[in-house]
Amino acid sequence: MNEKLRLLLVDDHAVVRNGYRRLLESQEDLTVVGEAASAREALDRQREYLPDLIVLDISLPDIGGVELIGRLVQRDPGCRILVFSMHRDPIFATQSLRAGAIGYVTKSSQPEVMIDAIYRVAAKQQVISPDISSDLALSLVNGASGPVERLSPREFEILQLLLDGCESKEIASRLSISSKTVQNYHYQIKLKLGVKSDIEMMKSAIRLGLFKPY
Amino acid sequence: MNEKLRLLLVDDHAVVRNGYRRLLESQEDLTVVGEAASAREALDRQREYLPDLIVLDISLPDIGGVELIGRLVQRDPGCRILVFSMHRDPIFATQSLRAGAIGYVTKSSQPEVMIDAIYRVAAKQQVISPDISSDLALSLVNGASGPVERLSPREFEILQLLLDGCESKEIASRLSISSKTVQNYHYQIKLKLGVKSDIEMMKSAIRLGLFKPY
DNA sequence: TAAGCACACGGGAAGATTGCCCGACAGTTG
DNA sequence: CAACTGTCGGGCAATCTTCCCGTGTGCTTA
Repeated sequence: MNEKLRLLLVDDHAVVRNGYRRLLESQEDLTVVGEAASAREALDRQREYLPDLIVLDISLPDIGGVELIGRLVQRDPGCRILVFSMHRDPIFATQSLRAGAIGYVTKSSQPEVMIDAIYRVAAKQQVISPDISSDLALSLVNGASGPVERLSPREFEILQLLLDGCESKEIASRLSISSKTVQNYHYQIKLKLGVKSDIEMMKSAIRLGLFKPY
Repeated sequence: MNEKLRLLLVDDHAVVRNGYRRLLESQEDLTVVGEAASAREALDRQREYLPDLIVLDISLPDIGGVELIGRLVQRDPGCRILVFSMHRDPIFATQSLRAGAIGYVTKSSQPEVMIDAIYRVAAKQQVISPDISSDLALSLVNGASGPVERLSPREFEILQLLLDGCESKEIASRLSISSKTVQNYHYQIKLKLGVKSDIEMMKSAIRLGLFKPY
């Protein structure tokens, strides 16, 4: 007789958490030993229960999920982490896996995909849910080395000003260059960041830590 | 013998949907007659099953949830709608209720709160989950005529899509309107928010809690 | 020293978007 | 009915974006 796999669920949405708890417990060889609604709680529950596997939503109210992953694996290197997130953007998957998670599954996935991922992660096999794996592969192909590093100093400087909300004429006069040049830089920056609009540029900058929304 | 209350669940996250389906079906007098992952599917399922109550996540891939609410009540005015959303900002509650929903519950709520809300909404009692009702009251008290409240439902919906990073053509085809109209809305939204560029619009949205940079 | 390269700078031209006007129509309310 | 609000889009000039091209400067590397 096998021992059951002991899970800890971390998700700040109680109804959602309770929901997939039911899904997971419908599997005979899985048991949920605890739940947590925040990073702090997650760390407490981990120490309390020492789960085999933690299912973790990285959108948490207190500290960011990526940082939490690091702390969790640091405390118990044998513990496997499966990230379960609403974000389809590959950047979240790479950040999660780099931080020490073994799997990444989106909330849009079919229930079977998640169940399957649990077993794979328990066996220390890396998993990425199929709906984002192709995007992830693409982003690795063209943006292999961090996009920010590829910005020249001038591009970086102009990006800061753009994020501040300055218009091109204003930037031009501050830097004593033509506004046409600013527009050309603006275009180049978007190219290098792989975004199409200013809004995506902003979101990208937030992800990359270039802009802090207080 | 009472008849069971017949529910339709609309949520694009399959795992989540399946999860709270289990929660709801653990109640003896509730039965889930169908699920949908998109607005289009939701409309089809509504016509197919004529549910008593629709549990609806307003963050959907195709058309915005607010617009969907309007269409659903238009087709079947007897049908009650309970919005089940991850957004804790009161603005989403007011927009949902204004569009015709009867209840609004956050995904962070306790399972019992949701169950309770189902019964209340079935009885046509308005419900707002307690974790946001105080914020909602506050926002009515001090910022009654804040900039966001001045946005019409359609403007609000288009703002969401813009913040998602969609370009006007994409929004146009999703909403089946001309891209020129989308551009006109875009302009109106910036006017009402008092901003000049998309970047400022984004920052304004972050301040107003309309966009969470996670 | 010459060649190669990254970077800062900006012009040109086609196309898209913005800013701001307009009117049409549906539904609601007084 | 009239007045209003919300949705939808045309028109048109001004502007910006996209993508091309060029120049000049300085740094490296053979």
